[in-house]
Amino acid sequence: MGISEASAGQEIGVKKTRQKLIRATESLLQRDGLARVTTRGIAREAGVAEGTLYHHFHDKAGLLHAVAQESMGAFREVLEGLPLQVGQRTVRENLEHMLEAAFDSQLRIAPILCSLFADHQLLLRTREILNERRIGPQCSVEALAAYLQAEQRLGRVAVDVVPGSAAELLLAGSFHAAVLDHLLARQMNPAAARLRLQETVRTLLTGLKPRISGESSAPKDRNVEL
Amino acid sequence: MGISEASAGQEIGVKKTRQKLIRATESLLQRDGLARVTTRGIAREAGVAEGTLYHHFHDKAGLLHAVAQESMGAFREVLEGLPLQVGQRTVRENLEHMLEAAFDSQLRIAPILCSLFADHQLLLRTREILNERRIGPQCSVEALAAYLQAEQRLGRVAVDVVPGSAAELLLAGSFHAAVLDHLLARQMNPAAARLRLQETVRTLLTGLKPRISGESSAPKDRNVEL
Amino acid sequence: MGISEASAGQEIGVKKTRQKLIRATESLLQRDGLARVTTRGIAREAGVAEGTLYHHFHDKAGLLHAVAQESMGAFREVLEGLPLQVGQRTVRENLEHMLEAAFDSQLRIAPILCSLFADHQLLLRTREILNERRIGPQCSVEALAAYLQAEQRLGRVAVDVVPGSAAELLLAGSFHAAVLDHLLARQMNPAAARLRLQETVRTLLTGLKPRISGESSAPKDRNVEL
Amino acid sequence: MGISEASAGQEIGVKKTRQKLIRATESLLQRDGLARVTTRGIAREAGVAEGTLYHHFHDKAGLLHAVAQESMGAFREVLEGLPLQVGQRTVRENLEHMLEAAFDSQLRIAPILCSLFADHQLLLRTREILNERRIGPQCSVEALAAYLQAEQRLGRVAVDVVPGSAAELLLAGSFHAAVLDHLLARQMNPAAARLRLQETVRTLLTGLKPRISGESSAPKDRNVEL
DNA sequence: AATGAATGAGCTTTCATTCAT
DNA sequence: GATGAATGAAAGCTCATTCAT
Repeated sequence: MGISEASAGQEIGVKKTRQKLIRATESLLQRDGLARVTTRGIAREAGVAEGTLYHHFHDKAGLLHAVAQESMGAFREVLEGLPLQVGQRTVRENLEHMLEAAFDSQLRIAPILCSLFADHQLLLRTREILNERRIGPQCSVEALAAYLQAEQRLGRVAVDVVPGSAAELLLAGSFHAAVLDHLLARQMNPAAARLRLQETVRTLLTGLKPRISGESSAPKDRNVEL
Repeated sequence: MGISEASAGQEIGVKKTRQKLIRATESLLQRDGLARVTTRGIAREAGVAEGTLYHHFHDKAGLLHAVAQESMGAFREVLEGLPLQVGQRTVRENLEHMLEAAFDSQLRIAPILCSLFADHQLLLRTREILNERRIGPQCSVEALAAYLQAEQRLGRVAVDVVPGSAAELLLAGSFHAAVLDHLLARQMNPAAARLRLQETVRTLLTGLKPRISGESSAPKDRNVEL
Repeated sequence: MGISEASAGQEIGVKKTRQKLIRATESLLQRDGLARVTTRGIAREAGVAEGTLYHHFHDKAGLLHAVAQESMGAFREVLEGLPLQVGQRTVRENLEHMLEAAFDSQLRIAPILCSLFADHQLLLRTREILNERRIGPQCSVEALAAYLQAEQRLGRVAVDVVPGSAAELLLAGSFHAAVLDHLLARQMNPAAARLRLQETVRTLLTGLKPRISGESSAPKDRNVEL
Repeated sequence: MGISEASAGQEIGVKKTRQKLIRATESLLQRDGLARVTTRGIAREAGVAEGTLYHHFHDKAGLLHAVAQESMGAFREVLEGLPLQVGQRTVRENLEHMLEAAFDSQLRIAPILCSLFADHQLLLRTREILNERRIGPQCSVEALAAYLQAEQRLGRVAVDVVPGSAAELLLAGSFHAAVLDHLLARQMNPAAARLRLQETVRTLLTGLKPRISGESSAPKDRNVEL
């Protein structure tokens, strides 16, 4: 709240106070966790007075939901491009690409989403929003399942696969990885994370069943088989 | 907390106060979430005075860690029986059985584990415990991976499968399901939950790749192939 | 506060904003009580911006005083017509009529007047106004006492009565009724309220002392005796 | 919260904290008015920590009600002795005595009672208490009316008097006086206040009606007539 | 070991007031 | 004159922790 910043804020950000609050909250949520995030801290981080928060949101929960919604929204967009890729490239490549985007998103959302479990009242209100607005994790699963079904029709995915189950497994894999990375403070470099996801995709594509002939998932037959 | 109850507590439970506190905390954590759990609430639920808590634990965080430890510990036991089953029955049956147990455990732990994300200070100390005591999710993954590797040696799992990746995928599936069930307040009956897990196992066993011949995962060849 | 309403306000009420604020405040004072009346609420009720209040009044207390002054002023007018009625009709009728008017006024003022006790700083400044401007309850008492004294001179009121005491008793009766109606949320219909006041007047006219002869306050001798 | 006071508090007042809080609140209520009374101020005045308030009362309103109830309680006791005095001394003396007690009580209660009008939420809860517990002003009226009716049977009060109406008039007179004394900051010495009340009683006993004969309320016939 | 009244820092929220437009 | 976003002091209240008993 230095002088320069204050005047700068008035020049540039006349109507951006709301966004500043959301960004500040998201940032603190990531850094300290829901329980440690106070309205005082948010206001300080956003560079505004504490009372200002209440001009833009009904209360702290309202702000928190705005943050949750924005984050969830990002989640959604990731999956919206999927339908366009049906039949393009290989299934493996599409899934890898999708899963990387999902993981990035989940890595950001996971601590916020998980935080909700700390306050069942907040969890309750979030549930309602998720149901009303048709957003949230289950939508991602549906979008991915739809993609897999489309590929199934093209013969690029085995006919006996249940698309919903496979979609859930993939997203679960990346969500689990995101949660564990946070929980264990694993500092994954992007390359390692990508490799892990590729491994996940490969495992699911191949399956665990032993195969009689040499129909392994060797790189050579990528384009042919899938 | 009448007189009779107090003395009864002294007769029977002289050294069980600690356990009562842990149970009470776990129960409240499940019901209300970390943020709503107060020392007063815990004391009331446990049927002791508020001050008593501090005779058994250094502070609230200490109690919370004891709870986390117990919960995480339970997670471990689930997987300890796995090595005994190598080569027994079918892989599918073993995995189904294991995954059901894991899911039950995760359904209980998920809200507590997730709650930790609300308080990064608590998360930090929990991390240390997880690392020191060699408990927690990553141990389950390792145990399951070891089992898969053993089956791989017996030829009951495809040789080109990375056991760690497959193990993570399975446990991720059940963890994801547990979190979503809580988040969306899905009331799953046990039968439906079991079916869902069986579907997950089947999907992973089969894989997504289309197969030329009719080597589907039809029920008939269960015992033969796996 | 849409555009049309704002411009309409500028056309018609250019200089009535002050009155709108006073009316709005009075109305909210009645409905919610002093403690619940906020500048924001007043502005909204008056249909102006919050800041506008400070163009017309030095601060919230200034506005509150304007309201108190107006209310108290209304109290005075009620009694101004009394002198004209000396010697007219019966004393009983005049008193009944006066008391009804006083009660109506007090029913409106009581909650505002009483509210002042919640803030002694406000009470202090109100006192000054009451003393300076010669308005307020004690003026009503004096006006009524003057009327009674005039009737006393005409022999329509007993010579040994202290006019001030009787005047206070009458107004006290209606004030007390007004306060209790508010306090207990008694929903009095006008007819019942009128009857109660008539009873009050009759009681005071007759007095409690037992009388030897049958000189009751029977309706027949109304005009004769009074 | 000096050291000496703290230890003194622990010696003497182990279980009197609740009373200290009530006394402190009552005192501040009188001095500053409801709106200026803060939990912080109460705690300081009582010499305890702010949080202590919440060990003894659910919230500020709860404490306020305890205060109101205590004050009201004093009001009640005043009237309880009345039945014993039926037929004793003169009616005038009994009423004077009663009214003095009522006035003392009302002088204390008035600012608190009136304060309630500043917060309609508080008013609402008070109403409920008044209705449930059968206390409050209307009970005083009833008790006094019962006394007057008893005197009526003994012929010491005129038969055509409506006891309820007369009782209300008397208590209204003293309530009105109490409110105005506060409102105008009249510093009445006890003697003047007593005289005023005696005047009130005399006025009501005599009535306003002019009397033909000399049956005035002269001091000589006190004991005989009443 | 157990108690529970007391503590006080710190939380969310309200609201009268200011001021650039 | 009018606006309303921004302010920040102060309110009511919570709760982990202490300590005399």
